[in-house]
Amino acid sequence: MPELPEVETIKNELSPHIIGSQFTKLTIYDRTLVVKSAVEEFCRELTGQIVAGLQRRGKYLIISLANGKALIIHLRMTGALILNPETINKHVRAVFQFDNNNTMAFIDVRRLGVMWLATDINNLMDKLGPEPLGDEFNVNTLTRKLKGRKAPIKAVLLDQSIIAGIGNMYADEALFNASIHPMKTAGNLSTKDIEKLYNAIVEVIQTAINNKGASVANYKRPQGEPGTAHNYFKVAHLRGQPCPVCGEIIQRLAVRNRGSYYCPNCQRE
DNA sequence: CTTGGGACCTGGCTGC
DNA sequence: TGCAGCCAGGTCCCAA
Repeated sequence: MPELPEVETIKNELSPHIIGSQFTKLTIYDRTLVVKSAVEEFCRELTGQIVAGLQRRGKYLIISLANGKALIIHLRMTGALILNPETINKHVRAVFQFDNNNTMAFIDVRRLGVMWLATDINNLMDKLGPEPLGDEFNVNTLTRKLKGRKAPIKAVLLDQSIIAGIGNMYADEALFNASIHPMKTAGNLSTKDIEKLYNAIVEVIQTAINNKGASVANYKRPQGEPGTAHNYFKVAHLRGQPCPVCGEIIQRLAVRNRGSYYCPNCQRE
């Protein structure tokens, strides 16, 4: 599932193949993929535009165009951007063709991903919290964001307006590394807890980027390879396995209808 | 404003 | 073999 490290990897690996290229043709197989404008208008506006650069903000991929507009892509659960796919199967929702003979397919089994053309990306960016690896995110900002919150810390970590880019897998990993129970009330975390959580978030996200993302479910990099970050997971999706620290059996708990994996011994409520 | 529940979407897996 | 039901989870929408 593309969270921050996966989208960052996709951005990095897509960039050399499409920056400076012109969109020559768009084929939309699934019209619900395009939001905020009609498909025809979207295609008309994007065709002929040149890719100026790629950025990532939270889990959004931003393909900025030479005319100042931007193609915003969110891959949600199962979306992937694959360069020069061998076949066009039923899960391909759109194909972009470039003037350098590259094609890029938007493949998405569960069809939850979206994309749109934005004139002004500031509206979107302002809704998102700080980047976990950015200068604005530190122990003080995290402390301020958690203060007074009555929701479980797991739910708060998934709120993109608190911190941008953390999803279910990395929230579980960060809470495990910080020895914090997912149901613990966010506003009740001690100063020490918040310090541990801050360090855990930064470490978990950076490690996952270094490993090119985690290939659970459908995540693939643009050239089709998997990432390796899941090989280093300690609790995420590991129900029934022994905790790597204490050997206790890892359990699953639903927090806001999201599977939360944790060690009942290392992460006391 | 915060919180929490449901909806959306499809396919893999489990159990009867 | 069929089939019901759970599980995967990012975001939006709505109600309290």
